[in-house]
Amino acid sequence: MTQYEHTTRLLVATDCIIFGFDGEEMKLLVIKRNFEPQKGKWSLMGGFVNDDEDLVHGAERILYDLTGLTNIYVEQLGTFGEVNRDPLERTISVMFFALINIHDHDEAAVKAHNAHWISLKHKPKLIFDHDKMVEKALEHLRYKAALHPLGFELLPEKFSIPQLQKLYEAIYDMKLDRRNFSRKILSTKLLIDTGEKNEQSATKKAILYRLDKVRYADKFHSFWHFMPDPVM
Amino acid sequence: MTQYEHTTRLLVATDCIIFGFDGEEMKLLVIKRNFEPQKGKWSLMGGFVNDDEDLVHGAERILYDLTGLTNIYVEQLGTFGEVNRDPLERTISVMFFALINIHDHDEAAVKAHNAHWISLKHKPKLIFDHDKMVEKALEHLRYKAALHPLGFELLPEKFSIPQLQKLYEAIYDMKLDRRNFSRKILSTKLLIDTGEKNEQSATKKAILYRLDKVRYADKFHSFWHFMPDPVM
DNA sequence: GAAAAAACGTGTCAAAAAGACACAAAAATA
DNA sequence: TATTTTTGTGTCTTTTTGACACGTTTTTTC
Repeated sequence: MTQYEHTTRLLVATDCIIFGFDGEEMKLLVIKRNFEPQKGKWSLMGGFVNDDEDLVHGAERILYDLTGLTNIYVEQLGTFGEVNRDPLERTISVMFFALINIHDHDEAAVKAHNAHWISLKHKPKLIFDHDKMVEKALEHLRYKAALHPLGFELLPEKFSIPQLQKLYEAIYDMKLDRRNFSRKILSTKLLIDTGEKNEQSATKKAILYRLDKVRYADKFHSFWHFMPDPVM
Repeated sequence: MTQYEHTTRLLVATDCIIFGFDGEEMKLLVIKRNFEPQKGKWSLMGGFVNDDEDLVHGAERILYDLTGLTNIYVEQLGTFGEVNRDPLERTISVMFFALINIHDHDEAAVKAHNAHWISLKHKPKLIFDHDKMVEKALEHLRYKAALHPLGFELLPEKFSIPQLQKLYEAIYDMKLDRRNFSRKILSTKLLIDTGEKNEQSATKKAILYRLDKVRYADKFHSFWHFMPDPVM
């Protein structure tokens, strides 16, 4: 245990960028800090990495505490480690990107953490370099969702093609052609017609589909190519 | 400076996955350790992060020490942090992915570090989780090079289309159709005819091109779509 | 030297995919 | 019943892809 004796040890944190979709726009789950430093400011949900805990488990623990959910879609997004990113002490932070179905989370747990879903379009300034983290996560979402069938993680179990289209329009902040979108989605054969219709609609009720999970797992890593190039 | 007093601090390392291309196959730059722990074993080039040094600067310092090169293509690949990945003490490692023109590096510096270019196809076992790091880096290379004009980083200033094709065939370990490849590459308009020919060739001398760097910078983040789906 | 062999550059054609656009059906509302 | 909104599906044209052929340049071989 003495080999690395003269080497500096650093604080290692985890910060989670948690996206949701409310049917109209993209949302981000942030907390209003009721502890120091930066009490009262907006921040991503995070915490320090325990000595006996893998990085991803730390992130999953944080996500569970905040939303009451397990089996969340989580991906590591890399690490921010600029010397002065935390003014108190050198801290490096491993970012985790999470997508959740916004209607599934535990509202009590969210409240208990003083957390809120905020619109990405009207996001307040966050502490430290958390704005850069959100920017990076959004880029990642746009990149990956253009190529992989990732969006389903943000939708309920049963969803319609128009709902899916609205999600993609929110992610990319652009309008898509209904007919071409539908054709592309259906050509992936990832959707299974549930036989049900979206009863909430005020006009023609759209067909509700569910994801073909077997085919989804098979196809997840092959490319999808159904969005125009996100120029970043 | 006392806010985070009771929090555990961890060893933070940087490991570099450095790829090169010798005209025939993909190479990886590794060191044969002449220091403990794991003396005599093969390893990625790495080091601990200094207290006053940004992560990427640490990686660039390591790359410069080892190859004598600056202005290398470097990307952070994420962080490995399993509790027991280093048997001596909990250490998290930030991975950096680097692409270099193999003919440019400083051979003396490489020798001084007891480093060697090894063929990816006949890679020996590396220490700790470095094999997983290489696997991750190779996946990243395959993923990214299918979509972005990244391969040029591995070639000399002037190169022919057949050379570029050989590079892509090495990356994906597959054969490509000469004529379709050429058409796709030329359609990107990223190549400028230098007017020179590849004098080294034993048969018909291929046209040497150079990269249109302005257009390259412009187009780097748009998609390329010219490899078949790398199923990963 | 002429012929053969190897590698290179460019072209054609059919199939597939993408983009632009039209029309009909379902459900609430006026 | 007519109107409005939203949904499902289809057609046509253009672009891109994949499969393949031919002629050219250069070295090697006889």
